[in-house]
Formats: sequence, structure tokens, C-alpha cells
Amino acid sequence: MTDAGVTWTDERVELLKKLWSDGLSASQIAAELGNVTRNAVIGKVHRLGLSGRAKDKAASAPQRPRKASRAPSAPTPITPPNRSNVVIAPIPQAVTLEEKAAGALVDEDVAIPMSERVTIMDLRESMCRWPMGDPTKPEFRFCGARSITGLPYCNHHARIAYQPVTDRRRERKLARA
DNA sequence: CCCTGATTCGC
DNA sequence: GCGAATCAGG
Repeated sequence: MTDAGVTWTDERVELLKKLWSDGLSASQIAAELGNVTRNAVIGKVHRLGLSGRAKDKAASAPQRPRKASRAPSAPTPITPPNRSNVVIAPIPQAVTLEEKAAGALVDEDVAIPMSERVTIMDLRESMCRWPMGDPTKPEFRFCGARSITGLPYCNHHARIAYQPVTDRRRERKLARA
């Protein structure tokens, strides 16, 4: 019980760190934590000094020329650059008639830029269950990308799966009033 | 258009 | 300390 999570508890911070260093985007982490916006996550990340995961530019683009009343701030400690994410698994997967019939969907599947596909054995909670291929064949796989809590699909496929009328947008700005 | 993180600044 | 608003880039 206690709070439903309106503060940055240790657990949350830990999860935040984990997910962040795991390579998840701020919006994904925000969705995962719940009750927080992507901005909140980013803000916290910066406050914790976790910023600059795989990026390293440091002074290269004057952000906003507004009122700069803040000190130059300290240079980011930076982190050891490295996050080898070997993701290569083209998986042959012949196109079936069904898939051809799906046309657009096939196109979507092929266009999926992220993650390796997984078998049902490797399918874990919070993994995208978007089917790929013929379920009757052993080559059948799932997307396997990080899914949004509460949803069976990842960000990308969730949008494809639930296309009511474009009103979704992930109810991001709706949270504000 | 969608998304990403970065920064500022009022609270 | 927190996060919305804003900025800047992909």
C-alpha cells in the first residue's frame, strides 16, 4: 500500500538506473514506471548524473539563448563509451501467402529495426508478443522487443495493433491539464 | 509526423 | 528536488 508511487523511491530509482543503462528510452521507462512522464524521467536521470549514456558531444550546440542565468555547470563525468549490442539475426523466414495477404503488416514486420526475434521459449514478460511468420512452422517467432507494461506489444506494434483512429498518441499530453 | 534526449526555470 | 515547457536534433 503506501503510496502508489508518486515519489522517487529507492526502488524506482534503481529501476530507472537499470532500464536507463539498459538502453531503454525515457518514454519507455516512464511507461514502465507509471505515473511519470518522460520528462520526469529525463529530469531525474540528469539529476542523478546518469545522462550521456552513449552520446558524447559536450558543448556543440547552444541550446537556448534565453536567459542563461545558470552557471556553466560542471562538465559531465561521462561514462565509458561502450554498449555493444550485437543484434544480428536476419532469420530467413519465407513469406507465406497469409503474410502476402497481410501486405502492410509484412512490410511493418520487415521494417522493424529493433531487437532480435524470440521463440515462445524465450518469450518473457514485458516482451512484445507480436507474431511473426507462420505459427505452424518452427521458425515462428515473436517480436521480443520491450513491451509496455499492461500491453502485450512493444511501442511500435502497439500502435499497429490498436489503431482506433489516431486519437491515441499514447495520451501523453492529455495527462496535463 | 513521429520520436529522442537536454536544458531551463517556476514551483 | 521535481517536472512541465521548451529547445534541438534524428
